[in-house]
Amino acid sequence: MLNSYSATDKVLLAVDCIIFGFDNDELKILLVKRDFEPEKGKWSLMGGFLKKDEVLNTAASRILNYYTGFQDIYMEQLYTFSEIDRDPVERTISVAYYALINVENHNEELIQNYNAEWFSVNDAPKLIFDHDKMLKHAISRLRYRTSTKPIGFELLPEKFTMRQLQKLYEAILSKELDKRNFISKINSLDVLIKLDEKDMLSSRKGSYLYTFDKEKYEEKLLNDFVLNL
Amino acid sequence: MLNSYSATDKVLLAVDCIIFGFDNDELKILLVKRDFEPEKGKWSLMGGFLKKDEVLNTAASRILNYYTGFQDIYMEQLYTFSEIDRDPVERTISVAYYALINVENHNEELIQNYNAEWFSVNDAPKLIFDHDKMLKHAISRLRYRTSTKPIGFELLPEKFTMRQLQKLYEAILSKELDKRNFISKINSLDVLIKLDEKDMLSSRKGSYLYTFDKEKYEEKLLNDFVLNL
DNA sequence: TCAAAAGTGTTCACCGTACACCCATGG
DNA sequence: CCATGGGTGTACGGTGAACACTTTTGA
Repeated sequence: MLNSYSATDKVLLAVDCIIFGFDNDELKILLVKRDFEPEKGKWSLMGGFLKKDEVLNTAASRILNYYTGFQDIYMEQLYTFSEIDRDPVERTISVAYYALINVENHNEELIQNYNAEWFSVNDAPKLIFDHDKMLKHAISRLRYRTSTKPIGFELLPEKFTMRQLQKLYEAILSKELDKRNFISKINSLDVLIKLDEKDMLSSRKGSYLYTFDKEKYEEKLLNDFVLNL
Repeated sequence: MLNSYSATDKVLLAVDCIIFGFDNDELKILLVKRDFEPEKGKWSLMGGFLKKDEVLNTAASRILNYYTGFQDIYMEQLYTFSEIDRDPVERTISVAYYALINVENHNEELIQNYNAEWFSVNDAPKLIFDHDKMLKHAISRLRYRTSTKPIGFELLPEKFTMRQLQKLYEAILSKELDKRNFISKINSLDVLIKLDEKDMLSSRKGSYLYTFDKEKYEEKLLNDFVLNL
């Protein structure tokens, strides 16, 4: 019988997190060096097991918090991976989540404690198990999200320049964008506030700083749209 | 320790399938009346439990086959649901899949054996547990898929009229489309073959039948595109 | 004064959309 | 001959994409 509650095989359920950050004009991911077998010493996504009486979203947040100290992070469930031998020790099903965090205010000590390190997505080491597959999935989801929702709030510092925002989009999409077209498209979204302040670090002339209009931003997050870039 | 393999709670992992069909100009879903407790007699998605040594995709196919006799069906993983009390009997995590099938050649006896029935998505009964939520998810995924991939091959009979295809899109998107614009957009996809045959049932004049060009169709499935309807 | 990044508009091609009339046939 | 659904084309507006020069200022 297909539906009987008895005599069914329970499984181990893991949660793995792909953590994206943006720094130095590059899209990065946070990886940990495993300090236990199997695959000890290899790079891996941050993961853990789902607890009894815990919801997946909560597990993902807990794991993220455990490694980075972050709380209230944008996370989204990606996909559930179930290949038989994905984990050589024991049959484990893994639900992958991805998170977007602002690299600027991360907890550096905490990250170092866990042998964690930021890698450029273009230059990441080979990961254990099927984590490479998860990463690929996450990148394509992030790209998709870019074309249907505004993005940036989660990955950029409070104040940022247009150029930084453009570089972020370029990093996510892996392609160069035209400055003028980019600005007019972003402006048409109507989620930015231009400040009177300038950032003087990147050029002699200085460039205006912007913030996200949190309310408008969240509103746009609810309704899908299409942004062709 | 977050990563220890020992002392971890294993869970029951279910698979639930949202099965879409298209019939009588309506988008339908296949539901079963539960013949066991809890919620015996209520309508439910088709589900079952993941077996040890079985991949999720396989489990989804197995469940679909068990109820409908279908094989080689288009299926896609949707999302994993993990609310603590979603199943009142025992903590169960459920991975939802959706499938697209051609109603014409379904196995009617098999379906009747399991108290299964087709319902219009607009007129479906209340479902057990969180199955309504799953259904909503599936519909929005199907809509999204419609705008990035060709669709129809899976849901329509071998030969069909333009009007049928249009009705399918209208049913999925819940909005009316302009005949002329629809045809030119579909033609621009370049996946249809116009046959010399006409369907004489729907009108006196008769309307041309089409088939999908399987090769081109599959090719388009690989590369995303955007189809604004 | 010059190097380096910031800022700013216009034109063109294409596509999405709205829209209306004739055609073929069976009854 | 007429009612019913089938089939077809055009015009307009909006948007994505390409493109280059001026401004500011610290060194």
